[in-house]
Amino acid sequence: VTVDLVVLTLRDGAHSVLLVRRGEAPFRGRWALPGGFVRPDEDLGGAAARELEEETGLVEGVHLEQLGSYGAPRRDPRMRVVTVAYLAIGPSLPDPVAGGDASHAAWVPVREARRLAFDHSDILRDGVERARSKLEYTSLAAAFCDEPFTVSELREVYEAVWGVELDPRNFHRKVTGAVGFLQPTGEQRQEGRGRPAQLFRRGPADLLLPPMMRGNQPQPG
Amino acid sequence: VTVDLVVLTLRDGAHSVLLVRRGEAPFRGRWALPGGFVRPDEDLGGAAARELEEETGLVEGVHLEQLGSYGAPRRDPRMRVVTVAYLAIGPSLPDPVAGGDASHAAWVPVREARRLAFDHSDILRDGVERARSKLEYTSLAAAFCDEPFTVSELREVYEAVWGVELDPRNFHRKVTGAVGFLQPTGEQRQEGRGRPAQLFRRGPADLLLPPMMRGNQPQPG
DNA sequence: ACAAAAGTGTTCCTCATACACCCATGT
DNA sequence: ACATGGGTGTATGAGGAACACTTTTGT
Repeated sequence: VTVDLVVLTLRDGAHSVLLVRRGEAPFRGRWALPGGFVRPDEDLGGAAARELEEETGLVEGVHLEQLGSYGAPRRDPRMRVVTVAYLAIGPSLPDPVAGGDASHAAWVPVREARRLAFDHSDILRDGVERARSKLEYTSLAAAFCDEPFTVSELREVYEAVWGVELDPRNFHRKVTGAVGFLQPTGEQRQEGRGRPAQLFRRGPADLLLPPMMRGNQPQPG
Repeated sequence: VTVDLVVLTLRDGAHSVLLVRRGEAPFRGRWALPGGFVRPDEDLGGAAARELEEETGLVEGVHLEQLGSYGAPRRDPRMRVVTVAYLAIGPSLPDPVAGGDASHAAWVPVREARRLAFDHSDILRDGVERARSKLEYTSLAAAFCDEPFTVSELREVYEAVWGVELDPRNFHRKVTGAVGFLQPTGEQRQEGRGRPAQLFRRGPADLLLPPMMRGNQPQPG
């Protein structure tokens, strides 16, 4: 039994995933999701947190949830392996460090992450879809932002992950009006030209009510 | 690696789950979810479907989806076992047949299913919550009904699973107005007194748009 | 006639959408 | 002055909540 990680973040405004380049057969030279075996004394979530820390150096403040299990009999040609996939979401994370059987690790824009090793393309697709869904009705978008953040930064998360454009004015009114969603810090931040933006932190609410509307735009990726 | 099943249905109007009485230690005499080991040549979903067929005799027409994995190191005191839980939902299913290491199997109302063996209470809670969530925005409720069914029967699914009362008139308008959700058969059925009800089958749509509202119920007084 | 269940019409209100408009700052 | 991004006001329409009302059956 292994755990594999779909680690999502925003890098230079692009919805990106952490991938490792395989240094060994099978799938040598192909991109893969980071992961590893569950140790005998570990919980599944604990194994996922350990792998996340090994790859990124961070665990605190990173959202981590179970995504699903993948156990087709020959998904790994070497042996029968059932993997439990986890979805991790954090603010712009530091450049990754190579480790384990990975010859290299990098942030890759989701739309460019193609033809991964094993069934990792399926797992990535499911993870991205989970993230897109949860933006609608939870406060997950704030997990992509360093605190404190502006309303515009939060809107850019939705626009990058969903691949759509949202009306800045209606977006502002909606997120500031949802009770418990945002907590104003009272401070402001200047972003080049224009009026300074108010700064916020995550509020106590986990759910966004009413949910954010996702248009019918086609999804790249 | 095992699979465990949360099989939900409606029995006499009660939201019920299929449980087996354990005949062996550990947890001898306690209720547990049905399940078993994944065979070497099986997919995870295939193992779940096989277990479902062994316990209920049915697979066709039963909704089956992966729920999540549970792998705490000592969840089974005998050995390290990671289980992949599946959620199954079907119309009023036949009385179950004992099999495997189960001394007895029965349909138990969800609210009476307490203190299950292993971590099965957690798994059941997650499965029930998954079913409740998916009623909101998918056509999953129809999986609880034998076809063809009436709008009232469909409404009783929501009321039993959610434990609320819904306005029959607004419910009727909503489900018949959602495109692709219900297909009228043109036939009618008499239910004792009252005007006969039109009969429907599931439509091609998997999603219910806009979703059914579960939140603010009419407050008494 | 009456009760009961199915189904329709109507009113009120919340909220998504679109967009006009004002605010605060850098160049 | 003007461009740019932050933020508010307002009109319109879709749809949820509540409920009066009609339709169709059994007793």
